[in-house]
Amino acid sequence: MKPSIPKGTRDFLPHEVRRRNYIFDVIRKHFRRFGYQPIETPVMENLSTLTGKYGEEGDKLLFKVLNNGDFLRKANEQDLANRDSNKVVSQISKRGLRYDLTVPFARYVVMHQNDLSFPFKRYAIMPVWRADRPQKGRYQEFYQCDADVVGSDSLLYEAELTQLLDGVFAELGLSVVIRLNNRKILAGLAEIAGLGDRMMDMTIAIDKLDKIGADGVRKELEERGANAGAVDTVMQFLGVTDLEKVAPLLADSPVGMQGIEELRTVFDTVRQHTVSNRVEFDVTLARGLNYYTGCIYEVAVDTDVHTDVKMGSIAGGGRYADLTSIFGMKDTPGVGISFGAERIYDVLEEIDGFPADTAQDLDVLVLGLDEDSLAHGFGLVTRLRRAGHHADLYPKTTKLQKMMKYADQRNAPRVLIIGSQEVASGQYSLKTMATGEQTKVSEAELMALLG
RNA sequence: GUGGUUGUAGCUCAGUUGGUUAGAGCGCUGGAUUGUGAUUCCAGAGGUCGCCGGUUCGAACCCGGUCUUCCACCCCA
Repeated sequence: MKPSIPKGTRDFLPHEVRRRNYIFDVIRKHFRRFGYQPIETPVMENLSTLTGKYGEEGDKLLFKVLNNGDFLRKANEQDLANRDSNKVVSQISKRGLRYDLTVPFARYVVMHQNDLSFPFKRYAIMPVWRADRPQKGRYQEFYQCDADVVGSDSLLYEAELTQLLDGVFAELGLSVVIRLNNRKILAGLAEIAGLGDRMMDMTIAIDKLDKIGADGVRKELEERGANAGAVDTVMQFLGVTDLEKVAPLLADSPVGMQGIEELRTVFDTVRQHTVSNRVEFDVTLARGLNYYTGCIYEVAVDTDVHTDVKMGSIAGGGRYADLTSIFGMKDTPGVGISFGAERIYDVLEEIDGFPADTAQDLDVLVLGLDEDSLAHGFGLVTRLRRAGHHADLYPKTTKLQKMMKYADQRNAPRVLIIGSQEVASGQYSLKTMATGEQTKVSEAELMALLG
């Protein structure tokens, strides 16, 4: 049979894994630096944990795991006869693959509340699965890198997470725009426009501003049932990029003003310390996940710096006042961010932004020209490895040309050649591949050279 | 989930209105070079033309289905 993998999934070659690990390592380093602790959760959750948490669209994108055994025998005959997929699913599938890391985290916090001290800060770098139709930068299996804190409503965490986003992208050498908004501002806007009960429709429409333009948003709002007055009210907000100019427009909305006040505090705190990237208020930022209640974040590549990069958001997050209550634990606000590792990878690749040393992880490759030299070489790599160096040995004697070619393909920066002369003298031939330069070194000199 | 798009050697791609034996570049293998890769020269291997079915004397090419890729919606990292 012809081998294949499911759509939207990928294999990774060694050099790709090294580059992915570089991204994970940078992110993990910053998570730890900010005091977040690692946790892990299963790839499968009970479907009851996942369904209903991501909106109607999200439920459709959940991967369901078939029950074991003769599951159809236990299913309701009427539902089967009616081909009612929705009803049958609940009878033949009780588990699903996780869709994100936040909801499983909320479940985790509730289950382990007595073992955790609050505020509890955790990070996780794990794959998630979505049955979305794949496109570029959009996969059915992808990694998320999340940092969340629960058990505090302090706005210092909003500021801290902004710094964390900034620090990671600064170290990755990627210029980004970190956009902030607050769901309360959107709620206030909906209230003032008389769309209080249709806030979701409104946010979906204005979120598309940069894609479909002001006229497009106007049309979309009308299609979603907003009257002319409401549309005009919403539209006058869209051109405003300054938080302080939005404030007077929301004066009649207590919730809106609360959102303004929160963002004001976050921006004031962030701006007291230097940041490397643009941090901006954006009233059109909406974000789909409907559990967000306060500040929301979205990070996009700064196309003024990296022109021609076309990529959606590469990180995002927000505050959720009450995600744990659906699992029976009240008054536990949380806030978190998520890095999209796959998209960051694609962008770094496009701008050629990976460091050179992700190309290889071997320090030296040892070649033996005859059986005695090969045995001698095995002893040498044993000592090199025990000294902590990444050393490898070509496993047999063959034409030197062939071994050199292998060294080239392995991206070995140095090659150590051992023949009878070298064994006799203890002076090995060390070739630097990049320059072609070759010198004689003793074992002690080699160790010193490798550091 | 809706509409469209793509698939030919390991990779990137040619392939005439349907016609005999499907090509190129790169890569790969061997040799020139029995102690030197990346550069040069010579030779060679490698293909169920995504898969299944149909039309036809004859299909890489036309038709249907399916899988996959990418794109636009939807939504999102």
